[in-house]
Amino acid sequence: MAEANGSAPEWLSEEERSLWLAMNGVLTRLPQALDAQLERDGGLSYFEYLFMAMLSEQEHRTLQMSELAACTNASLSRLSHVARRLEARGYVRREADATDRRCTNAVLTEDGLAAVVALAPLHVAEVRRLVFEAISPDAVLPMTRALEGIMDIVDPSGHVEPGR
Amino acid sequence: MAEANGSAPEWLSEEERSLWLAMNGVLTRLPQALDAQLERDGGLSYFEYLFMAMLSEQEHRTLQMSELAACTNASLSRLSHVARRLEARGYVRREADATDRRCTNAVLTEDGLAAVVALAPLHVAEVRRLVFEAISPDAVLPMTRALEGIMDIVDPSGHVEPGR
DNA sequence: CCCTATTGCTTGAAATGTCAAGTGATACCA
DNA sequence: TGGTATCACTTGACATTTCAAGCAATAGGG
Repeated sequence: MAEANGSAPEWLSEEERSLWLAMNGVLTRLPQALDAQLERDGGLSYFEYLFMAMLSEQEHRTLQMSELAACTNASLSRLSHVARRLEARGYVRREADATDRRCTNAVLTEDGLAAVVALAPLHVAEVRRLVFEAISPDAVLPMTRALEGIMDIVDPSGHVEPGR
Repeated sequence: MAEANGSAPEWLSEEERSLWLAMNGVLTRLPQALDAQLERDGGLSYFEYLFMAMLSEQEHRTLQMSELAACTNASLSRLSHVARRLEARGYVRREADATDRRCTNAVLTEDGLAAVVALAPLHVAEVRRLVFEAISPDAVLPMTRALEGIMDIVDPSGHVEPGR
């Protein structure tokens, strides 16, 4: 149906199946755990935090919506809704770009920055506790390569880290 | 605040940061990619497929809702909504357990089984293409250990594979 | 220049997931 | 045996995400 029978077997091997099950668990449970901590300590979802954290790393705490979409792996639509909510809370401001008025820039306000600064250490601690605690130092590099390899196939247009 | 300054540094190392970024990407993009294939080829979401696939592996294509919740990493509430939708499509049937009438058993119908059987090879091929293509054989075991380690911390009550 | 196409984003409606409360059924203890 | 507690879900309201249109600004021909 979908594959020839030589190079790719029909089902997964025992080891692959274990990996796949564990991956499934992480895929659904890890985001929930991160959400829970940020919600508890700062009243933000993980995605809202990520949105603001990305802005906080920029020179002028500013990014174009589409750049933000690229580095948070989100759709423009989702971003737009979240931006509206964060704007209502005073954490973010949006302004039309001066040189191309189609573009919208999202800017982190003082309040927004304060929220990120307060939350960041707690968040990092949680990431450490949940993720890096479980990964031995010499497994970090192979695992990074594997995950980046997955991203290359899932989204061939490529990872974007926001430029400074 | 959350940590002493000796054993756990405040921020992530360069390597850790790369891993974390890649992980973020996978966490949001991989489920979308799996959804897309299953939606396209069978009109099912990944979660709906998982729901039915778990049932299809059981002796009588039957599992109690709470067992299903454990092995799909979902809340009972979410499961209940999905079960209702799948029931409406004729893929699943629910019946009260004979010995403990609090419990509900979900049963995969003939139609449901047919859908899973039709979709499974395509799904496996996609998992192979997206995931295992990127993981070298000798990275499988360390990666499995890492992901299971994450699960142990995120959800200490533990992974459940449905018993045969 | 003008006219169409494309880009970059926003919006509202529909689908989906989460949370809190509710409903029977069973267990436990006096 | 009666009364409460707990369990195993289900339900409905709410929040979020996605999807399909829509809109204004710019780019690119002719």
